[in-house]
Amino acid sequence: MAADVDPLGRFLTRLRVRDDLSPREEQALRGACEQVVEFRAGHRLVRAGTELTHSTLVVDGFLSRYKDVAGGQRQIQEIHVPGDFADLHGFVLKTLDHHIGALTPVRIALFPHDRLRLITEGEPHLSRLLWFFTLIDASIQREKIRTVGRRNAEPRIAHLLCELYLRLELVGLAGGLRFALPLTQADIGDATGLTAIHVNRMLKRLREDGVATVRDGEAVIHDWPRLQKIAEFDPAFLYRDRRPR
Amino acid sequence: MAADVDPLGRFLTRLRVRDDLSPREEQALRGACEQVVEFRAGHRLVRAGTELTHSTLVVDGFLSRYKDVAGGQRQIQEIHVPGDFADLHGFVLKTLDHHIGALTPVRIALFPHDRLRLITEGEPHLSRLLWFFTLIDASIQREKIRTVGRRNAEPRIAHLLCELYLRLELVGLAGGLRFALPLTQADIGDATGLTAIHVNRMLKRLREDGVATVRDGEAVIHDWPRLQKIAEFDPAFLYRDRRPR
DNA sequence: CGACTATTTGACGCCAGTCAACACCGGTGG
DNA sequence: CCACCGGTGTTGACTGGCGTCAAATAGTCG
Repeated sequence: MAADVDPLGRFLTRLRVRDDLSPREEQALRGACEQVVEFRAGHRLVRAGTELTHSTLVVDGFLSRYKDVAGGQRQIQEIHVPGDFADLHGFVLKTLDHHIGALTPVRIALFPHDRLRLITEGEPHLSRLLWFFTLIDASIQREKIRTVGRRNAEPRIAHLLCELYLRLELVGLAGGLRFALPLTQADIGDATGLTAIHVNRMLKRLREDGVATVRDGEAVIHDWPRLQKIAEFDPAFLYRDRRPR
Repeated sequence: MAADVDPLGRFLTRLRVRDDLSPREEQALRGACEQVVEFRAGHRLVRAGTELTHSTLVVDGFLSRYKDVAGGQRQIQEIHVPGDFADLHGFVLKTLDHHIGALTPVRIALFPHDRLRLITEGEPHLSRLLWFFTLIDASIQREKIRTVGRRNAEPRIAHLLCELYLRLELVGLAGGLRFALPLTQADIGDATGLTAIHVNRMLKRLREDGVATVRDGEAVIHDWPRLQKIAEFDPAFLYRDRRPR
């Protein structure tokens, strides 16, 4: 984790892919960031139900939104990568219905809610953009409902790989059909509604079929068209188009 | 469907459960409603990817957000009941990644996006409330990820019954542990990621166990504690608490 | 009455969960 | 230095939940 990068850089990149941002709006955003802190892998940043005072932008590392299920299982609802606001919705909701945890060592930037509130009072266009990003998360989560509800194990994992590749590529963390994927097979299982053992079986199949290899914290996609076809992947749900918002 | 009710009444009820609304804000909302129209069951109101010009408030009947899956299946991501905005997120996203269809005959109120935009320019508190309701939908959808990803057929259906009961109760359409549920078993399957046949088996089990009966378009809950326990249902995700927003 | 949809039930097969065993690794402590 | 350990990955055997196929019934609409 390089400490010298602009903590807001990747978020601004994601933002400018979708719309213009005036210098004043960028200043308003930067002024809303209070500090940057780090946590170790496994740390739970937000516990469901607790009162929130700030929102969390991922600078480096992976976070996850997850819920517990009876029997000790967990279900990851969304994996957050650098440039994502992990709990911007917490600004509006005040408490969360799910936990937020660090899947890897992370560096995060904190945005106090009172400063975000000032943005909603004085910057309507920037406010709509913040709203927009909470809705992208919702869209990613809807796509997960479809995948988990109606697809088998192999397409679920293939879909996760497609999704993470495009999201990471947007912020410069993936390219050449490979990216760092520092997740255990248990993590991937939690994200796809499968057991770690079955994730292992499916990764083996994808590897032996020459589609993709996930190993040693790295994902390599050998055959993107086939991976996309297995996943039945349509990137429309990522809303990467540019327009006035 | 009684034609004489206030089309915005149920939405205002849901809103005032969560926060105060000034008379000026109520007027701004009412002024943003253009017209009320009806559609028959099965009609697709919004096709994924088309440019949107207005948002849809459910006045009467049930809508659904859904996506198609290869092989002719569909996955319902959320069922919308009277008082819900079915595509308020479309105001910010401009197009949708999913379809919106009528599960029953419906009456809906249309809110042109240019009028909603005026609200975001001049009414920050009301804007945050609109944002809030798009996030409640996101929360309902997250809870579905957990249920579909990690729970078996019976708890999935039990959870749907718990969720719909509380949401309908809030707008006066459920009470005494019963409510109109004009869905086919195929619809329930699409909403829970199951086949209609297996829905039938599970409904039979719930009925014979004295937990709940779903029949002839009506749901009757015989044993709420047991249904809630089967569903592992925690209503926190509905954000029914009142506070300044 | 015929066509269609929705519901119900039984038989069968497969995908994925469960249980178990083993290999590998980095860290820890005797 | 090596034994030990917990976490992770890998594989095989078995089981069960749910999908698929099939067929019968009932209700509705034309």
